Amino acid sequence: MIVSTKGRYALRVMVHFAQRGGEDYIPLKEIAEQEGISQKYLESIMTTLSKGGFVDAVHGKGGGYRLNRSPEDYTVGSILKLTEGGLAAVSCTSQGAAACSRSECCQAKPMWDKLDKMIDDFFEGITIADLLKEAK
Amino acid sequence: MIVSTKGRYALRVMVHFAQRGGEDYIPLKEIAEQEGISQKYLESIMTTLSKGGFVDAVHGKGGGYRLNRSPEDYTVGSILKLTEGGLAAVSCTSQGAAACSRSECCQAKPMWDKLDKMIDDFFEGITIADLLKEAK
DNA sequence: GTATTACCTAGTAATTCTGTAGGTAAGAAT
DNA sequence: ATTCTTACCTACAGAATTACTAGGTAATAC
Repeated sequence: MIVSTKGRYALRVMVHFAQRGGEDYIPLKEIAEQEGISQKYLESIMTTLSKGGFVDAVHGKGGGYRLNRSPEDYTVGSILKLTEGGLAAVSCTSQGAAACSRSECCQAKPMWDKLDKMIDDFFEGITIADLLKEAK
Repeated sequence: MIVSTKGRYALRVMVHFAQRGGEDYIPLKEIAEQEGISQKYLESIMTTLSKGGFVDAVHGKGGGYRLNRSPEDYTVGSILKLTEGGLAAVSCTSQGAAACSRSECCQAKPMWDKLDKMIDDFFEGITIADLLKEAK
């Protein structure tokens, strides 16, 4: 599995924001209810998105979250990399992983590298605006 | 992570067989030692490959495993699908997974489907013979 | 029959995933 | 100033998966 619920929820929430449009801040509680995601779990995801600079957040009444760019300026890749902590298809190629002792002579390494690049290009080529267009 | 050690070990072993060539059966113990893989763990992988019809196996002295086709007739995809039990990038698209309640209206579904197809095409387009050529 | 090999069932330690629980801090309304 | 609403933070926990290990059984060669 390359994309867990965390990343998928993050995408759904971003699409949700984009779909509603507007400048208003939307409280987490409302999003959790409408998307059917556990409020507490969503909290951690929203904090990640906020810290990553993908959404603006304000406290207090009338507060909540909102996008700080237009939907076409968010690539799916950037969101997944933030929330999933990377997109490597095998541990060999993921950042921070202990370097494989066989990487020097590994016959599969070029294949993994190529796959990683392909997946990265794929996700970087899709934006939240593109996902919106898929809506019925 | 889309490919675990199980699948990666399986690939390594298949390349190992291809590299040695020949008609001789090679005992599991020997492969485990040379590849630095736990003998017991490799056992379960070899049994999978054997049951899947990817290798021939014979018991007793002089026995072991060997390929039953030429390296260019094994795609990486077929080996990974067997040992990993599929290659779906998200649970939404994997066989046997509980159908997502939102699949009807999921705006990301077409993206996941496209990704799955891309990954499948990628792995089905590479054979063990191709990996061998990468060798130094 | 004995040594050698593959095959089978079950368990287990470590890690990751998917959340929960409970509190703290910031800002708005009163 | 107090209260209400919201985001933010730390820590834990149950479930699932991964990566192995243990110990035996069956087939084949000698």
